[in-house]
Amino acid sequence: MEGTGLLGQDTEQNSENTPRVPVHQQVYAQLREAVLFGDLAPGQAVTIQGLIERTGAGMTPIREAIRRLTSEGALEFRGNRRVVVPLLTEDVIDDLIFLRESVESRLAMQAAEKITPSEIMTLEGIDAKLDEAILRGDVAAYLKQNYAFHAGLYAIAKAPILMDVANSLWLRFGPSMRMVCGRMGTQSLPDNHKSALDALHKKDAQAAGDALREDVVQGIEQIRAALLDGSGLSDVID
Amino acid sequence: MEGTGLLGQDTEQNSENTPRVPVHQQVYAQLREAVLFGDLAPGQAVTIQGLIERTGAGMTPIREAIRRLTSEGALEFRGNRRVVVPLLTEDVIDDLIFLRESVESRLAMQAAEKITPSEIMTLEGIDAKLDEAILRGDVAAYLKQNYAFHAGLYAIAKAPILMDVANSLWLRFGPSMRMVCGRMGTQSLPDNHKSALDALHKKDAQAAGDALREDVVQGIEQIRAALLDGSGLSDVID
DNA sequence: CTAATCAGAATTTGATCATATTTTTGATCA
DNA sequence: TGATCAAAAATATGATCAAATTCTGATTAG
Repeated sequence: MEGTGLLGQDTEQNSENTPRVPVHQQVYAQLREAVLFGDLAPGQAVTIQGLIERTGAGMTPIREAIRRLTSEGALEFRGNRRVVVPLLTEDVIDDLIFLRESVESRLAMQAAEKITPSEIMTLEGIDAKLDEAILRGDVAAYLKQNYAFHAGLYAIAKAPILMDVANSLWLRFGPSMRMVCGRMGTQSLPDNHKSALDALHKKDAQAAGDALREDVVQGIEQIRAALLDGSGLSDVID
Repeated sequence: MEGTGLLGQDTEQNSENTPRVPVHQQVYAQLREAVLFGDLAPGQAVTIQGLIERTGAGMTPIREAIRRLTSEGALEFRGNRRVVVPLLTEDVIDDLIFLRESVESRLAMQAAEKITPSEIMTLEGIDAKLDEAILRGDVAAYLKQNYAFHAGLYAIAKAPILMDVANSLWLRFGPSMRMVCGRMGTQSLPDNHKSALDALHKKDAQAAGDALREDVVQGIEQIRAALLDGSGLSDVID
């Protein structure tokens, strides 16, 4: 609960190279990660004032970041002036399964056609860390590495709109993913990355697409099961 | 070129019902329409200062609106803090075709299962106006009614995420659609809505999905053809 | 006599704007 | 042609106003 200074403050004047990142982007990135990796629970309220205190930033950049995240589905306008992390419902999950199946498999197929040996090695490195995280039962690391693997594929596929959509979908189920992990541990989570890597080695687009489709469906079905099962979500802040 | 007051200003105090719409939402809606219906050409620069003059609004709400549109793919961050209406490129079009095919057909199928007779009548009304617009060669009306038809289907399908994605896709090809119409007129534009309405009457989900898929593919192929053909886009502001 | 509900006050939160600071661009001069 | 300065544009802050929720207290019903 560090109260202030979550932003990387460059007190020094950055004499030479100035890769200056605007505050609103910093806030955006920070909030995005918080949603993506479940630091904000579904149902949790997000207030401008609260973020001002948490980040130490001014009002305008925070406003911009919230608008962006809202557009991307990471946050939800709940009626009057309350912004919350959305809770997944039954019908929304159907949408998610359909879209992620389509989009992820397509991205994997395109990536398979374009991938280079060094890129495969990078992905294998990520997957190794992912295995490690599963063994340790480290939920946070699992979520991060799992996302890194998929995001890596997106970058290779070079399909900008598909990538945007895929990233938006991650933001939608990220918070729930965290909840599921918290309950079930990392053991039962999907990892079809081995077969995906196999297919990428062989540049077999069809197989790569199938592997990712499998991975995605398993992941979301976990969430659905958890939602149906523990309907008495005691986690939800009210 | 009315310089000021593009916003609907409620000078009166709204005594009874107060559906007060925040300025940033008004600006957002206004800009969105401008992109969607081609009032802003691809390549056209969008500046904050310019919008302040155009709309008469303050800086903060405009900022928020721009961020939102940027997230949705309607606007693009072009390096040095310059925001422009994006130009469609070859690879982006492939993404668009794939996604619109998937999403629109799926939405049509879901709509077919849930649609009511009165909703069918509403859609038929829209389609009639669309036919009229095509006959008149009224490009602006064609674009508006065509979008209204699709958006109507989205609302009926009740699939929130799919709808969001579909709307985001519209924003991406809206400006180019306008360009195509400007060159080719409305005659050659697709209208598979008749067969879609047929299918909806029969509640034949498969047929409805196929009709919409057809419609979508035809529309985007037009754009691709126009892009390849008139590669010397003299319209583009640079 | 206790508990519940409703009205009004107070605090909290959001929206908008005006202003200061930084950065980029372009224009002039050497 | 290149460098320095000036103007314009964008980023970021804080102040101010408006709205909403919450809290408190009183009145009434059981």
